[in-house]
Amino acid sequence: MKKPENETIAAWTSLVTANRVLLETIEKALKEAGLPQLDWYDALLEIDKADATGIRPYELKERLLLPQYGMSRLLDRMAKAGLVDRREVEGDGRGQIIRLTDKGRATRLAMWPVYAGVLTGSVEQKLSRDEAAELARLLRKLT
Amino acid sequence: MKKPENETIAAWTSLVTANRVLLETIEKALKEAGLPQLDWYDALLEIDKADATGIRPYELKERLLLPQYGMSRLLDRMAKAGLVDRREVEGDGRGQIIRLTDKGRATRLAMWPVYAGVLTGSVEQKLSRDEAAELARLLRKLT
DNA sequence: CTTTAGTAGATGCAACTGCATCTATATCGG
DNA sequence: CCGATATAGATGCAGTTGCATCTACTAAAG
Repeated sequence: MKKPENETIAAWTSLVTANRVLLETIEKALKEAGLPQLDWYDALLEIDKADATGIRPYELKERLLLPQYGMSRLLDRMAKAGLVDRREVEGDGRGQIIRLTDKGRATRLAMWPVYAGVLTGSVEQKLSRDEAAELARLLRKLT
Repeated sequence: MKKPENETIAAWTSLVTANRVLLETIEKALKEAGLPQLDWYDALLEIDKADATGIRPYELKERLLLPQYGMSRLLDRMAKAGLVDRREVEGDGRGQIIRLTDKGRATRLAMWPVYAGVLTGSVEQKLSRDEAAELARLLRKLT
């Protein structure tokens, strides 16, 4: 393996730092508002998007980049909190279909303004629209 | 709080995804090489940088963006693994000074090629040097 | 000097994660 | 149809994190 360029290292370390700082800010805001953590939001959103048909945990875990056991347990907790509904799927006795409950939908809606507020405050104060677009473009090239 | 622009959301989601994917790749490579996780590397590096004088845990936690209890326990583990050395500091009976052991230095050196290899492979294959520099610049504006 | 407030670091407890493995059902090759 | 293999999801265990609190020492104010 060859030595990375300085630009590479700078990009990586600033990526890690930016991620941590923003994440922490968002989590803090959600917690102060008495709302669940960010990973719940992501899950609620994905489930909501698929709500006509419901969604299977194995699809969800791919979209959320979670390991299988992580998804399984996240759904446990969300179900216990009454935000999602697990039901059997006909045609595959192993699987289940996840749907939002009304409470799940309401929770997602309550989380959004908090989440969005932090994003607006943290990103739009610091980057122009074009810069944000360029940032997104470069980051997507990485993945 | 106003609604975020699409560019903002795109920047944020791609940031999260890029971070997760790269992190996972690095962790996997380190694990396969039988080496400690990335947060140990960061700590080893910071301690090494300060090795003329040693460094105090409270300084370290700020540089690494770790909570106080997280730092305390990370040092516990690293000390138990024989990578760092905690000694009393004269002039402040509450504190301690952290230094690398030889094994700590050696471990950091062993981790670097693995870490660097992933970075090179993941970043330099995908972004030009200028793009990486631009990415770093934009990310730093965020923080 | 003594009280009070502040700072450095540790720790008990509950929740969460990673790893390996397990169960149950599905599918595929003969 | 039968056995082998693959897929969906759950779970026991050990290690890690977050939160709140605690101890010990230091600094500051009367």
